[in-house]
Amino acid sequence: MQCFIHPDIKDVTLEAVLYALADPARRAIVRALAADRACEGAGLSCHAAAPPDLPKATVSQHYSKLRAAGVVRATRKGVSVIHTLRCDELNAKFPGLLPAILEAVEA
Amino acid sequence: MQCFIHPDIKDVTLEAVLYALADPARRAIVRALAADRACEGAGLSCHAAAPPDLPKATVSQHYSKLRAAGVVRATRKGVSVIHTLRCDELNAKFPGLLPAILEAVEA
DNA sequence: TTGTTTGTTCAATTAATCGGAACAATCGAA
DNA sequence: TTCGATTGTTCCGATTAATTGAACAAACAA
Repeated sequence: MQCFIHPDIKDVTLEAVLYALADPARRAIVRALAADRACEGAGLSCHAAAPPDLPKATVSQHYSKLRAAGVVRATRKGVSVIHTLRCDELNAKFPGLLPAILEAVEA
Repeated sequence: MQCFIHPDIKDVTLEAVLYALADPARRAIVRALAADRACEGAGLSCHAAAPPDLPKATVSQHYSKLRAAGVVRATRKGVSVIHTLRCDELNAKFPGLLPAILEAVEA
């Protein structure tokens, strides 16, 4: 099994989080994960949270950046990789940032 | 005189704002402009708000992106170009976003 | 073992960024 | 007006990053 590497919250930088969330595809993923969380979901597979029509290699790279930035956490569940938002940790480290971005009305 | 083009606040996108603020040099500029504003300053010249040691061409490009994203406004004052943060407009359109980023502790 | 599903990694193309050099705008002084 | 100094901008080549098809890997069921 391949282990996913997640940064400790103390090593998460505003830099990386903003870069990660600046991309519309990654923001769509994060929005889907936030919605899932609000519905008491237990996380979503890569495909489930990603915008359709994106090549899977691209989707995979986006998740990779989100994990490296400390925005999401991944665990393997069978053949799928389940991602969850690191919501509480992020909100403790960067108060108000995630809500401000998620609640913003996109163009 | 060269006129600077600034998007109407209604055309400012989260996309562009996040891309603009994802860069550390541009964030440093925005922090300097926010500090100037807090001290009732009337704006800062390009060089005054930019981190030192950056080539002026690079600094100019950063300001260009900040203007295009709708984050700052520019007016020429003699030989200088004075920039100010579009603070109130941004906060009305994306509530809490700018404060969350400005108040975040950088790595 | 074989086939299916879900993601990752590799490698090549494409796009964006950086920064030196030349150019432009403004102003003060001769 | 003309020259020089100051402050930014634009151009363009070089470096760097993002995208994605194709091959590979991991888990599971039959």
